[in-house]
Amino acid sequence: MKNRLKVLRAERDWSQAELAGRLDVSRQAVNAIETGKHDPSLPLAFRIARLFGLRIEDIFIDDGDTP
Amino acid sequence: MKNRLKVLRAERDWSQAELAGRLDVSRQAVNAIETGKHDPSLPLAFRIARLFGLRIEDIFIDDGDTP
DNA sequence: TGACTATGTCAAGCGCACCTGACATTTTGT
DNA sequence: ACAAAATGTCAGGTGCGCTTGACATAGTCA
Repeated sequence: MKNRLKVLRAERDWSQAELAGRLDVSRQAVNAIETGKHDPSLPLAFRIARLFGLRIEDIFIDDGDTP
Repeated sequence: MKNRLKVLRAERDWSQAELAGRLDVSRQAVNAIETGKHDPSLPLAFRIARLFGLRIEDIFIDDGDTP
């Protein structure tokens, strides 16, 4: 599962800490998602999509590596 | 987080077991999601959306009870 | 009536999502 | 060059998503 978080964050010139604050999660959680260490929960994915005004499918790319 | 799984399943006349098979998860996992006991992971949400040919936002409704 | 299907639910266990706190490294700005 | 900010990462802990296996209940059908 890839994602465009880093780009969307850069477009707004936000730090990982600032994004974390807006999403109400820890900075480490944002970092782990950006660096592909784990996928967000569905509720967090909804918060992310709402924050950026996009659909979940426009931010997260299911690479289907879950056979 | 509410969802329309039960309706979508009924439209296709699938049992929970059959849906579980198509999603490659356990029947109990499908039941727990339908009955609101827990939310699916993001990868599973993608599989569900792809199976029904819909967007995640068209199946799962974020009621924002995660402040 | 008795077999079969569908649904709901419980228990125990595993792995991941997320947490706090801490530290090292890289980048930025004066 | 130096300080501050940003990023990456580790350790230890909590809770949830999902598993297998089992059982109870209700509905359908020969």
